[in-house]
Amino acid sequence: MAFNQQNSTERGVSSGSKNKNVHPAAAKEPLYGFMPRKVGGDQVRFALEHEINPFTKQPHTQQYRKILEARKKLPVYAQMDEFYKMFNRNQIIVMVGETGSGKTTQIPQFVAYSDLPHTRNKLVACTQPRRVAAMSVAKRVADEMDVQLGRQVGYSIRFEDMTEPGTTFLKYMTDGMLLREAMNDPDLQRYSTIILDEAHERTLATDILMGLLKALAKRRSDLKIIIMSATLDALKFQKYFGLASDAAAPLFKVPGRTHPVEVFYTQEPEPDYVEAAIRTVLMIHRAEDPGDILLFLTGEEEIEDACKKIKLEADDLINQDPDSVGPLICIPLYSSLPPSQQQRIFDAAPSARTPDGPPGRKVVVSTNIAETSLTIDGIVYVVDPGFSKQKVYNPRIRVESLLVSPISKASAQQRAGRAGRTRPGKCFRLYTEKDFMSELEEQTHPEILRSNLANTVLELVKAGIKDLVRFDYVDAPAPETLMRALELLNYLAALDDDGNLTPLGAIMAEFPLDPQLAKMLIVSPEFKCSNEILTITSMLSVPNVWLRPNNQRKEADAAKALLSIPDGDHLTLLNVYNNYMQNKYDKNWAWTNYLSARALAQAENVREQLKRTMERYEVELVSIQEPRKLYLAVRQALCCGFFMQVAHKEGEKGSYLTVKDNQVVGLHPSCGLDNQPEWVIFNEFVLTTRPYIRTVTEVRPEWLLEYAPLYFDLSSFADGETKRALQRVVNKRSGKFDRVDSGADSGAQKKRKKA
DNA sequence: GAGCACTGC
Repeated sequence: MAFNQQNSTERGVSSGSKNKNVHPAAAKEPLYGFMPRKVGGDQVRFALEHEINPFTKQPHTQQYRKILEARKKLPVYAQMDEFYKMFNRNQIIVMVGETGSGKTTQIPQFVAYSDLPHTRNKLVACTQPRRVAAMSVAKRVADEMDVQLGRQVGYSIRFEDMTEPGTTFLKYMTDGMLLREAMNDPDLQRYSTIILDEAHERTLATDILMGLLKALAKRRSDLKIIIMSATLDALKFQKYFGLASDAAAPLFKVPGRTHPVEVFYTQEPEPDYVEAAIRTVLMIHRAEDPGDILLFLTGEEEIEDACKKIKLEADDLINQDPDSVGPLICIPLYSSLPPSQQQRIFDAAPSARTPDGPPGRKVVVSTNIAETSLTIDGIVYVVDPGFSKQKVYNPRIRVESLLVSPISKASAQQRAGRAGRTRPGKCFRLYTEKDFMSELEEQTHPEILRSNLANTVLELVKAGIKDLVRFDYVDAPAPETLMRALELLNYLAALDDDGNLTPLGAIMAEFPLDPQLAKMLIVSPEFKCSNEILTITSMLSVPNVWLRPNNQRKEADAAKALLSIPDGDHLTLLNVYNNYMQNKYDKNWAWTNYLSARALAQAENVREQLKRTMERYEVELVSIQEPRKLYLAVRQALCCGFFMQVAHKEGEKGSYLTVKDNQVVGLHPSCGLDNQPEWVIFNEFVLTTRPYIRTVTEVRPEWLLEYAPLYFDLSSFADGETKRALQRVVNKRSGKFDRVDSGADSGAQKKRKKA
């Protein structure tokens, strides 16, 4: 096994320590004698202490020296020699490091000193699941290396490439960005080492990258790979990345630096976890030492509700016993809150009302966002009811939905750990220890097992993966999920019948969009409405733009009605965006119309990015001047992407049946259609209190037959009202298509006037 | 007559 071999080539060069005789050349050149991938800890420490920064040739600053002293105290720094021994001898390493080990900032630097990418026109990449992490870690590492961010050390995220080609050799990036690069350069030739950080989070992009990198390691023996993860998952990754079938990849382990957290369980299961959570928070406030509380709940409504109740009950307690109960503030936290509100979690706890009075306390009530994305210092108590909203995918009806489900053991541990960041803490689990041991899954199912994979499959095919079913996944998705994705891509003509990428599919893959949206956008010039489809696509790619504050629902609905287009919600989105652009001079326009300025600005940003991609692939930007014709064209273009998301009205009660999948659905209450058209196309199927279709536009069956003849081949339909309705259209259409076409339109117009 | 858990391109 390579792991245990002596490396004879290493001995000759490991003499660069400052304690020994320094070669005269090394006095000027800190990296003198460094051989790529044969570098040892002594040499690197010598370079770190050197007068001169080897990458800028400038003298090191005071700040550099100060940060270096702090770096030396990190657990990972003490294991530098061990790291180089393992790194030099292995192509793939799995590394575990608990929070506070310094792995994210230090390991990529260690690698850079060994790879010497700046001398070989290469890059070391380190991926992160989130943009903010990529940005902030890159900034920190640039400071540590005494270089300017964006030069030797940079980052690359969607909408922002903070790197300098030819200069940057250490790059932090989102996992999604690296996946995009792999699509166009499957060998990732620019990189000497690729580090996947936070691999235990198992994002879709990280999982796919692990598969691609495992295969790539066999083609590129010069490429090194480091998988960084939390402890629990290490063995799985070691086995997966073992290059021989029986050998596991070596493990590099670094202890963390956190404080102990005492865990408490309830004696009995709690029937109402929200009620129990509120009770526990108040119990802590009354009985425990000072320190802030973090409570995990599942969603916005639950959180706002709990905050109100906690506030009310805490005020009661204070009134009853003002001498022993301190003031309490309750701060909600979830992603759709505006950033200014999210900042409140960093406010200090309220101070005591009198100099010797009981101290105040801060309670943060949060979704899972506080489990990974955001860390709040000062948390000493965590209340964990054991639930979160999780995405589930049903490939049979192609529906993703959110379900409140029990969390995994790994997730529970992560939550508990949030109590021990600044000092020893306590975690109150609102379930029994027995349930923790026997009912909770070890790990949260990776995203790849819970998602619609249409997008991913297209990316993989573009990256040159021929056989998706036999691809070496860390966890293989259900075959039906893959079949559903392949089927969709085939109907969209992105893949041919043999599963090969078509020229259309190759362009579709270049757009950061779901395949349906990409297809619709690419064909839209044929309908002379690509400007408008571009806008609609952008609006569909950002969070909901409609605001509906609890106490102003009527006003919000009225404002929305003024912007609505009766033919369909897609056209309403177009109208909203155009109005937004026309009123840009008015800073309050979005707010006075109950629209999210943040989401609209995002749509504008996305639109610019998509526009650049359209220009690169020569997808024309065109419009029709006459509004009525334009709207008609837009609705036709929609059919080219979303013909598999059509519903047909059944009976008079306003219920619809989705075509082919035969799901009974209702129009979502947010739908702006002023009648109930016989045929509609929808953007999404949501499963909440009932099955709903959301963002809906009226279409004509003739368009479906015309633009998606394969999917609307009547022989493929089960008998039923939908098939009979389509059959009638086919019969009428034979011979006099144009007349029927305009007739249907005026019929719909009349109906609308009546309503 | 209701909801965006969280990310990412």
